[in-house]
Amino acid sequence: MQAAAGMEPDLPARAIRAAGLKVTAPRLAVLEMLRGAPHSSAEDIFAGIRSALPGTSTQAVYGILSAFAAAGLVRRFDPPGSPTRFECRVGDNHHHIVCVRCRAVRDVDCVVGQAPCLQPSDDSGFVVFAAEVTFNGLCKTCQEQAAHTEV
Amino acid sequence: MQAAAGMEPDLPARAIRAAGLKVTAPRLAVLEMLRGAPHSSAEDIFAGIRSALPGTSTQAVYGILSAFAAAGLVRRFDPPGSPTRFECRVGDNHHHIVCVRCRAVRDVDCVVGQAPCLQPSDDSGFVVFAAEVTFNGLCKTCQEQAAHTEV
DNA sequence: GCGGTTGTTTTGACTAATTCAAAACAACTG
DNA sequence: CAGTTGTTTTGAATTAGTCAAAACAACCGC
Repeated sequence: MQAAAGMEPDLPARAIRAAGLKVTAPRLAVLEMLRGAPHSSAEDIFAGIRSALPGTSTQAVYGILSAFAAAGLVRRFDPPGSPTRFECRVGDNHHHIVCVRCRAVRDVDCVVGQAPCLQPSDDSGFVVFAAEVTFNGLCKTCQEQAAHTEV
Repeated sequence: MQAAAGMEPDLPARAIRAAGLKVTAPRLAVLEMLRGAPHSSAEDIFAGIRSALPGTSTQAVYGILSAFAAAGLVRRFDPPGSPTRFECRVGDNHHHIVCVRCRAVRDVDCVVGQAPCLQPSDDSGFVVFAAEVTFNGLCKTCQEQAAHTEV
């Protein structure tokens, strides 16, 4: 499993190894899939890789995603009302817009600078690591469909 | 079911009726419980009221909470990794700190003003209704316990 | 106050999402 | 190339929440 040319540093494999994890076919498939389809759920990913890797199970996917998340390779995101999603955009403090109708997710760069997102006014003794900002809204498609439905 | 004195306007019952819902014993119990114990899960609430109202079921609680949420009487909140919580503080745009260790939840008033919380820089066609800000951190108790555990 | 209508709750079953555990297996080290 | 250790498979179980139909009770109008 070498890169085809010297120009291809085989990023995914390197990233996995750099995280202290062993490089395996299912792990590569999951990471590859996630690069092409961010905000996928475990089930989505399983569906996406099962044709290339028959014999893979959802449990394997869950295990891989847990390992990736623990290693900081992927970020989890729990939209209200739908299963946990995963994405490889990590390290930047970006946020999400969720369509309340079709559950589509879109990335949003940090609202204003980053300070206000990370500094609660009264932390009541808590040590704060990170802030998750989730915007609830309606995507373009659902706006149109909703307009047709109700007046 | 009248208020004992003129001084007691029986707030919970009024709130429920004002929302266009019928006033029932389980609904009063749920609202009462939620006033005393915000950020309770459906299961928590069921456990809290079952002694006073034997014969109540989790399904009843789920139904009541859905009705309340739809009517704007309560607000839902989905902390990552734990079941949906409910609270009666509605209308004010407040946020939450979640302890990643024990899942405790604390209210936080809106970070700075409210404008930055509601205005994504690029909405890519989305209409945004609201922003949920969730701070992840460690509560005081868990900070101490974590300190004992790992140096 | 009483009865009917309509909304609520109960009862019971069911699904989706995720986790746990043990055995089979494969990647990396030396 | 063999051993060690981490990974994946297999299979089952659990948690959180939903759906539907029947029993029931609050509220409106008389």
